[in-house]
Amino acid sequence: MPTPRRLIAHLDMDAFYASVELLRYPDLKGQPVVIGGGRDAQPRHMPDGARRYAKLRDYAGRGVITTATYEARALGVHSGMGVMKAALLAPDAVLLPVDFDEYRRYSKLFKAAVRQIAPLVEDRGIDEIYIALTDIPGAQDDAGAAIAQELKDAVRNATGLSCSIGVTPNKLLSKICSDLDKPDGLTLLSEDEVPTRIWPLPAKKINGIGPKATEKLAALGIHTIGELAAADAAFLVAQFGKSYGAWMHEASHGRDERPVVTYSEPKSISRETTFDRDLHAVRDKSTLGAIFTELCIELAGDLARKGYAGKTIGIKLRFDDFKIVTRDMTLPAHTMDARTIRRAAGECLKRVDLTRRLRLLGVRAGTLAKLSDLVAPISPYMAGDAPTKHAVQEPPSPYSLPLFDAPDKPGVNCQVPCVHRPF
DNA sequence: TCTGGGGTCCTAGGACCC
DNA sequence: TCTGGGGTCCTAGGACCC
Repeated sequence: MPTPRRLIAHLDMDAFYASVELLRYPDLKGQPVVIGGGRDAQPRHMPDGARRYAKLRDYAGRGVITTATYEARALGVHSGMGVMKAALLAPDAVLLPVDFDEYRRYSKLFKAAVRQIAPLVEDRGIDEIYIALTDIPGAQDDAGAAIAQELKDAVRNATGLSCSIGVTPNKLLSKICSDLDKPDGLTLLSEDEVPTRIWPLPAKKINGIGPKATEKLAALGIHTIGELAAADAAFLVAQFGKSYGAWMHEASHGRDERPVVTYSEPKSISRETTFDRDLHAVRDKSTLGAIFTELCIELAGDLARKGYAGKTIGIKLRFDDFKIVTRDMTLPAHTMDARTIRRAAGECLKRVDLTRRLRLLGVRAGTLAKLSDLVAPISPYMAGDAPTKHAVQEPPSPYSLPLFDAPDKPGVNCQVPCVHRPF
C-alpha cells in the first residue's frame, strides 16, 4: 500500500466576532457592523423593548476595529483600523463592543465539532485551525473534498456560523487557499497547481511575509509570489538573511513540511494596557503606579489560573511617539506572586528613560514552568516529595495585600528595601 | 480626531564557562 | 602576557500573526 499523500485543511471562521454578534442581534444582519472600541458601544435597551445601537460617529477614544462585517468592509473599513478613522468612512455603521467570553464559547463549539470528524487539530487562535486530513478515511479518494464539506456543515450545525476552508498538501498553501473564496469558501489545491493559482497572487499573501518584507520586496521589483519564485535563492539569502531568505524561496514554490501540532506549552504570559490619554512618569505618577500594580496583580492571577510561574519578568512601554521599549530581568527562582512581579518590574522600569509621555504599559512573565513541575524550597507539605529541577518562590501570604501604592516609603510592603521607585 | 492586546520566533552582542 | 572555539544564558529589539 502506498504511503498516503499529506492532506491538510486550514479552516478560518468568516468575520468571526461580527458573525457571533449577528447571532445575538439578528436585526443587524445586512448592515455595516463593526466590532471594537470600548464599553461605550454597549447597545441600550429601550423601554419599548427595542435596542438602540451605538454608531461609529458617536465614538471617541483610542480603540481599533477587531472585525467588520462584509457590508462594512465594502465601505473601506477593516480590522486594525482606528475606530475614529473608520468613523470618517462609515459614520452610520453600528459599533459593538468586543465580548471575548462569547467568542471563546463559540470557538470551543466549532473546534469541538471539527474534532468529532478529524481529531488532529492545531489551534491558531480563536477563529482558525489547521486540521490533518491525511489519515481520515476517504480523504485520499477525492483530495479531501467530501471531508471538507462535512467539516463546514458540522461547524454550521454547531454554531450557525460559516467558515472558509483550504485543503492542500501543506499548511502554507492551505492558509493561502482558505482566503481565496471567502466567505463560506472551499478551495482545494494540489502541488502542480501552484504556478497557475498561487504564483499570480501578491507576495504578502504568504503567511510570514508582512509589511516590512513586502515593502523591501517591492523595492527589489518583486510583487507576486511568482516573481519571488523566479528570484535566485542566493539573491534572497543575500537580501534577507540565511534563514528568512531561504524560507522565502521555499515558500514561493509552495513547499512546507511543517507538521500539524496539536499541543504546545505557552512561552510567555503578559498583560498590557493603553491609557485613555498619554501619561507622564512624574506628573501622573500615582495613576501610573496604580495601573502598574494592577497589571502585576492581573498577571499573577493569569499565571495562577493557568498553573504557571515565570522566571523572567519584563515590562513593555510605548511612548507617545509610538516607540516601544522593553526591559526584563531573570529572577533566582520562578514566581507567580504579584508582589515579587511588581518588585522585579519596578527594577526594570528604573532602567528606562521616562522623559517622554507613555501611551502603554505592559508586564510579562517568561521562562515559564508548570506549577506542577515546581517544588517549593521550604514547604512543610512537600517534605516527602522528590525535588524537581526548579524551585518556586513561596508566595508571601496573604499576597492580595495592597501593593506598594501610596507609600514610596522604604520597607513598607516590601520584603527587600525598596529604594527609589520611578512611580 | 491615526494605530488594541496577546502571543511567537529570530537576531545579535556580551558574559561566562569549558 | 597570546590565541582559539563552542555552548548557553541573559537582554533588547524587531517582524509578524490573530
